[in-house]
Amino acid sequence: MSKKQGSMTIGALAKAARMGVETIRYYQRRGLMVEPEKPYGSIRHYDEQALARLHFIRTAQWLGFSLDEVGGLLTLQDGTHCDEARALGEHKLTSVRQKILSLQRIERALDELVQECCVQQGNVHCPLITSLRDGLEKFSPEEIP
Amino acid sequence: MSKKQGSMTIGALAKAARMGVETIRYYQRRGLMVEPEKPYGSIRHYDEQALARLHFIRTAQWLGFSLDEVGGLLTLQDGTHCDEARALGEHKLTSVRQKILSLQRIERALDELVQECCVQQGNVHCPLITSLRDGLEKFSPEEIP
DNA sequence: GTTACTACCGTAGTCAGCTACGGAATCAAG
DNA sequence: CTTGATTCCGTAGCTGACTACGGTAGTAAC
Repeated sequence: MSKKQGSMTIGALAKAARMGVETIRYYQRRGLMVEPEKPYGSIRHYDEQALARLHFIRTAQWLGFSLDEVGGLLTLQDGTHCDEARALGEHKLTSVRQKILSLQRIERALDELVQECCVQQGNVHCPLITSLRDGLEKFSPEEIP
Repeated sequence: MSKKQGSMTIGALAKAARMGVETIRYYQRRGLMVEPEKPYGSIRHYDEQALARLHFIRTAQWLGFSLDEVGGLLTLQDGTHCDEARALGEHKLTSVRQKILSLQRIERALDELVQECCVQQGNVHCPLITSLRDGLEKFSPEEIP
């Protein structure tokens, strides 16, 4: 977008990725980001790959992946064995699909509750609250991951 | 659904709600559950209302509400704040739907990559790795609140 | 009435994911 | 060359949602 061809300080990188410097350093400690080599008596520099990696981490995280899982996804990027990468990809695909199904169930439940709320507005008994109180057994609240 | 007419120990309550005693005590400290009075030199007893409240908390949690948000919902429990409750529900619904959309995007991407991998297995360059590295921009890290 | 289990209660630990602190080194502006 | 911001690095603290510990008091079974 702007000028940053392969040379940002960690502060500039943090600004570009809209996150704190400390967060990046934390990811380095976690092994999610590689610390680039530090020139003799100088400062580390970061490139667009580092920025892309931060984007990836943030997105995967928002989608509900833990940092450990993100690390797994990132090995797809760095790994050299196609079979391993594919296996990891398939495993992730399965868990993504499970998450989608679970979220869709939640979506339907919430949607119904909100709809009822809209219909019965002005009523003394709020159907959303009532359903929550009665346990909402129709929509298996057993799974709280 | 057995015998519990207005008199359970905290252990029985925990068993009925399928959660740990410590969790209930934690909710009491958080102000989500009221500690019933303790008879002189005796033990606290819990009724069905307490069980219903635990169901409420668990269900709301399943729907993605934090314990603080659950506390907010509980203050609306008298059923006279339908509008507020609906607003909270709609807000959650929006964020759940955003998550579903993003997960579906990542599902398609992962699926494509894994497919390519299966086709070209045995190759030196893993297409999954390559595509994932180059395809990071597909994900939109801007929408992370 | 002795033994074994709960309840009570405060405090402390856990885990994830940051966020802040503090002091030395380095860079950038004037 | 001085001033002031950044970087570097280790370590410590914080939030959310539990989970465990340890000692005492009450309860239940035999």
